[in-house]
Amino acid sequence: MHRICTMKNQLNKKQEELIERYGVIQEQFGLSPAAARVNGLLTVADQLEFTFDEIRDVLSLSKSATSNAINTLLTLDYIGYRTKMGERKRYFYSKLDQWKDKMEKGLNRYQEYNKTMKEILAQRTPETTDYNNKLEELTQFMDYYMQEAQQIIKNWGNL
Amino acid sequence: MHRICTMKNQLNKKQEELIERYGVIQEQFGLSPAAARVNGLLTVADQLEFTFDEIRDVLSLSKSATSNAINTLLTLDYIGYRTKMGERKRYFYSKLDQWKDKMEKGLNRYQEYNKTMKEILAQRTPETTDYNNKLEELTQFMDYYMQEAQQIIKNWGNL
DNA sequence: TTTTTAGTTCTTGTGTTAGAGAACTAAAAA
DNA sequence: TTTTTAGTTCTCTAACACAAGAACTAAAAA
Repeated sequence: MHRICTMKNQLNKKQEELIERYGVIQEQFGLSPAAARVNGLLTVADQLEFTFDEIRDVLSLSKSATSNAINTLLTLDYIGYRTKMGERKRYFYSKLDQWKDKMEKGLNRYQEYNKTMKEILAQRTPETTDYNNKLEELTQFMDYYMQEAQQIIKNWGNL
Repeated sequence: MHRICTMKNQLNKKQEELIERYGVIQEQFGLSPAAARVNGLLTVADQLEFTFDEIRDVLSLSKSATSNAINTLLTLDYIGYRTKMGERKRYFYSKLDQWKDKMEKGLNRYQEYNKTMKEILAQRTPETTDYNNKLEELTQFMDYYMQEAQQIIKNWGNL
């Protein structure tokens, strides 16, 4: 059974450009180039669900690159997939929701940062008053910011 | 003129551990291992100012590693230096302030992200209503978050 | 003038990452 | 039973980042 070329999942120039731009941004957030492009494709394309091989074809990636990219994105919960009755293949889609979740988790990283800053402050000589005060102000600012930011996120939806 | 060992800038165990921990966190924020340790040293040590060679000695870094680390940190404005009358060497210190600045600049990265998201939304087919609505909610959430976060930062100091 | 100081820049080695391609696997179809 | 599908895993290579050490430089000291 050979495949008929349907041009179904063809992208236009603008979409290609947006996938690249989105990809670059995502790389800066720590994704590999391939993972960033896959995520871009699933975000930009009009087609909402892509199979493994469609992703491969459209982005010209090797099987291993595709496999690894998909699994990273699944682990990070950036994408999900569903299956269809009587088919084995998976249909991958972008998870646009739970951005709020990710933002909240992002804040937790600062929590850890601040924990270390407080420990640094705690063990310092009391002699460097000026410096210590600045350090203390910083830790307080971070506590304040994280608390307020959490509130901001919670408020969204019911304002 | 040979150098007498003064043990002046010796660190205790706790300080060493904190420099390493702080360093790891900073690496996650994109610094090279050496730059992260230098920044850690200048943050943790009781001694507030270190010369090039003191940094080298305490952290056992090569000249090139030290030089590159210092210059990255200067460029990023994580550290500064001053000089003393009649001396050529520079005394480096941690810039603890302008954290607010950095936070604000951090928000700008999301601004760019969101700009791209809006462009993605703008060029999408109107057919995928559900998806488009989610995407729109996301861009609105990000606008809202950034605005509020900016406000939070501005409010600090005069509450 | 020569030497020392305070670095910077260049060269080289090492380790890590990303991804291609091939080999492999497990389930379903033929 | 053999083949196809839908991937995963392994091997290998190219590219790159980090840092050591040597060579270099410009200003100050001797």
